[in-house]
Amino acid sequence: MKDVAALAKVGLSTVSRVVNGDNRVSDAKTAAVLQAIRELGFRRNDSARQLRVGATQSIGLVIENVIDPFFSHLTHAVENYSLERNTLLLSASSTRDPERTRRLVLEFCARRVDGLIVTPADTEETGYLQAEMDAGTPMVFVDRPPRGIEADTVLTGDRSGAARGVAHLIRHGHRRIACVTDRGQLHTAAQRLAGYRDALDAAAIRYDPELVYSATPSVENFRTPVARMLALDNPPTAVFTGNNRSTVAILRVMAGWDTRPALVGFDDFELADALHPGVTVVAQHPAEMGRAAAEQLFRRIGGDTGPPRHTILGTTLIPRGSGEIPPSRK
Amino acid sequence: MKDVAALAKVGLSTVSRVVNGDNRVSDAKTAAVLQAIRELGFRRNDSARQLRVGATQSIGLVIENVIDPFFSHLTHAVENYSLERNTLLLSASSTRDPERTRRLVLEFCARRVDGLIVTPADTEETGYLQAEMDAGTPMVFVDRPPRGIEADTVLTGDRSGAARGVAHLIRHGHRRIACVTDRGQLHTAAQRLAGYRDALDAAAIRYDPELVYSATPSVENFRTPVARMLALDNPPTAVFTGNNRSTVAILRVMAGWDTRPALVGFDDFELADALHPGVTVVAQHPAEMGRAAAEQLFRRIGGDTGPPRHTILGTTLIPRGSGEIPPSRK
DNA sequence: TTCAAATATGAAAACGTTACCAAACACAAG
DNA sequence: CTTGTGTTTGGTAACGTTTTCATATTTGAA
Repeated sequence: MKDVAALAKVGLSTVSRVVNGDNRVSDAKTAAVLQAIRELGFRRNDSARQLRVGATQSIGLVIENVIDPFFSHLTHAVENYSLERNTLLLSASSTRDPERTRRLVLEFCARRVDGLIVTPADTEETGYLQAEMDAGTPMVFVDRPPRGIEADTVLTGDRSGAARGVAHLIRHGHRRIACVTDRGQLHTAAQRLAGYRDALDAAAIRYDPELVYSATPSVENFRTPVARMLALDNPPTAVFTGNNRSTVAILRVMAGWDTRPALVGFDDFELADALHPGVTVVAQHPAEMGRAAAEQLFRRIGGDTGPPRHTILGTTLIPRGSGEIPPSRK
Repeated sequence: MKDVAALAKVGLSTVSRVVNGDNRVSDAKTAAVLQAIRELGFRRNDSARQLRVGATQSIGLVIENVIDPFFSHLTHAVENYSLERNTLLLSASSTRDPERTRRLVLEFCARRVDGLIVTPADTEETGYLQAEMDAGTPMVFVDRPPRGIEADTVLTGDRSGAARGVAHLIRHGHRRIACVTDRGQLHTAAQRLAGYRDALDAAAIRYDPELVYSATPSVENFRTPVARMLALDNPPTAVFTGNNRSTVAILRVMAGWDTRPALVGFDDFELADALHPGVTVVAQHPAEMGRAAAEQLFRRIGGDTGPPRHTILGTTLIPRGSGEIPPSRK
């Protein structure tokens, strides 16, 4: 910029004005500056600008993992929203590692992002989050609330959604319904399990712990426990799964079985409709969640200092066949 | 930092030294500084630091769309690699919009990212890319080469991979094989179509343009053309699809059909194995591509000025059933 | 003691911008 | 011919760091 000023034989301020489209600069000088800029191939250094101006025009997004379609849809929505706001997105996957989460959040804050959208790792020690918020970085939490912190959240109606899914199975005649979820420490898993129990209670069905299994979803983790469940004297005739990873894992476990229990999964996934039978799901709306979180964050960045706002997004039950299978004859 | 220096009654430089772990500062002062830092809740402003030091410790990633699993896997690999290098990732989806791509690249460069990994939009005017590279931002292109620019690329062996997929169908007795791909302008689509022809040629099968259809993949776009193809006098007994979006769309189109042609898809996707029959694919390795691209980019950032390097990653044929269906009886 | 070498320290310049301020100039009105 | 008002201008001080350099201060022989 100095060079441009020199070449165009004008003051530094004039160059700055031209670059910023300030119109009160004579046509002659504007032309000279533009010429010099072209000649030198000058491009303004935005990070220097931001240092001076005090806003980085960037926000951070810490999710669990981009490769999970739930989070990639959420990410895309945040991306779009912030792009409209001329803000760039620093994003990263925590991969459920609390240490990595912490590191990412801290690094984002050190770079002075204008705000942060975070899916907190479940086991997390959250003190540092509070500290960074106090230091002035607005944060909104998405999918899961942070432990012991009062802050903006955008969550799915996990409990009621799960209850609706299970009620759907009950409505189709099931009384023995298994529940397979992600690790119990996970807030969403716990909520959905609670919803499962709500539905049972509402139908006066006894809760049977033998029908419940929680673990990090994978075919290996689920195979034996699920097989064991279905070999019980009084086996479940239906299964409710607590998230898309669990649903997919269960589908793999049951691949090739001749007779399958009814299935309702929490969270939709691609090709759920193309399977046989199609998989009935309680769909979340990740894109809407992302957008809602971004909206709230920008509200905060814009200076809103109102009380924490908790947004809960509803779910949509999508019957596709697997949830409408009746209980097999005794 | 100034405040810390004042409170600790030391010079600015001393604070800086302590913050950076420079060991040649007395224990007494170190303690005082640390104390002041704690008291004031000071955190270094990394973007200011970077302005001074001259490297932003961040790279940009412009992909087509995060919600495409191919790209989300790629993204995750880049994320991991750059995190190891203590570098943050600015990422964004171009959504195939050349104008958006351009804007993103330019904005990343304006922020002086240390480097850029780009999936160029297919119809793109690429002059600005060259300009930014000349201005000193290293770039590596992934999945597709940029039009008319000599630069590092990391691509899949599209042509040979497609040929292998089609050869697989031929080996199972098919002679009438349809090819359904993404828009022809798309580099990868064109390459894969070429691979399809290679395989036909190798088997001395006449290329029949009636069996080829290209369009942006969607159920609506594919339904009629595919139905028409299969209603030909001499219909295809097998279909080769050019990418995961196309494969999924075709699966939806054919959902519920009583008799289905054999199918081999380019690019793997979740649940391909859980369908009936499982979908045979020529799998790409998006994570490896991401990693390779990141490696090459960091090599450049590290100062490597060697000639452009072109990495081509192989594909893996995964037979799952759909590709092994024999031609239906005449 | 004395001197050289090593070590600790702080002042000030730099990184590339923007923003404030005052100076210079033009022009119209009195 | 003043005076006032408005427009362009450039100088300079920030923004929050790091780094260079020169100046203490200490240390360890001689």
